[in-house]
Amino acid sequence: MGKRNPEKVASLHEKLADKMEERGLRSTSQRRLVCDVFFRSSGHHSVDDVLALVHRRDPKIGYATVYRTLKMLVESGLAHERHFSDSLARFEVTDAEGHHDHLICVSCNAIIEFEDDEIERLQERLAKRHGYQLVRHKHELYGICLTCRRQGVDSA
Amino acid sequence: MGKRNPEKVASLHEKLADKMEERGLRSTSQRRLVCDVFFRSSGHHSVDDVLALVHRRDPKIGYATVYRTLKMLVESGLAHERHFSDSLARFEVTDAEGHHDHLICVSCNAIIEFEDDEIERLQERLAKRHGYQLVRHKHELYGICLTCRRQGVDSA
DNA sequence: GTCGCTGCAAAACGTTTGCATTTAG
DNA sequence: CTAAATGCAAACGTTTTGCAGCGAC
Repeated sequence: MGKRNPEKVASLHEKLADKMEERGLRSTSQRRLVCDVFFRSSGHHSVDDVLALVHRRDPKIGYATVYRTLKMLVESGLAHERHFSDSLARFEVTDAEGHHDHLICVSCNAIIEFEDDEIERLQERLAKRHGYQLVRHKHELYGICLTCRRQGVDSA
Repeated sequence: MGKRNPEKVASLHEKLADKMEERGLRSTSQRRLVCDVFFRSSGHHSVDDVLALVHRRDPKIGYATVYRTLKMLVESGLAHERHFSDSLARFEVTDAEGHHDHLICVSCNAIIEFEDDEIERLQERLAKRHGYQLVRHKHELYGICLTCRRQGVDSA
């Protein structure tokens, strides 16, 4: 959960303002706060993660508002919703440079993002071969990271 | 949801009997029925799907039994649990020939299973390159199938 | 002033569990 | 006889929703 650089955060707020105007949505203090918290920290956050950060600045904000705001960000294309092996949704800021997939440590939950053009190409080919026009895909690799392996976590 | 051929069904029942004996589990009429229904029809079934089929032969069987039985099949290695884009779990009979991934039509939910050695190889390479020892992966391609495309379903 | 947004609490959803009862071994 | 499995209903964790009041525009 690193921090995103301030220029990028500002640009995300701008992009959001545009999108919200387009869609006729109102800019409330709660939305501004939730989005700011979310934009500032990189990584894959659950609703609870975001709510906890939000509560440090305003403890009165409710669950539902965070859910609704993150959903709005997804609809506006500024966030992606992910479902890894745990049962809850995680959100990440949409990467302007485009799509990526995930390599997840089953032991410590560290997440590495990857992009592999060759795999993407093979996916396209495979879909086409079966008559499918590819819309999106989910590619998650679960493994044990080097650190965990060194600490003697075994794959059982 | 096709049907599986009778010899294969019989062989699944045998394999299950072995596994259950190994684990000291009891063969009840409910378990036999749930497993028989599940083994007979190929495809990716939700708990409700299975329960509906089961109820045609015995309406007294409860939700919990089906959940517990499918879970037992997963633990015994005879079934796999999948989570596609809808929120519920789907189960399929474990394919003796080994692992496969899925190509899913976002319009009609048709599912094609695929296996691509080259993609598998690239995944391994990618994980290794990041210091991960691969344990498992999830690879789902969502697209529009030929039939739906011909019927004018567009990708929007 | 209107209509969208908030916060709360309640409902919904798929899944799991506690428990009294039944049943396999 | 005993321990495991069943069926019910209630609990669970996450997400969504209804609604009265509040606040952006």
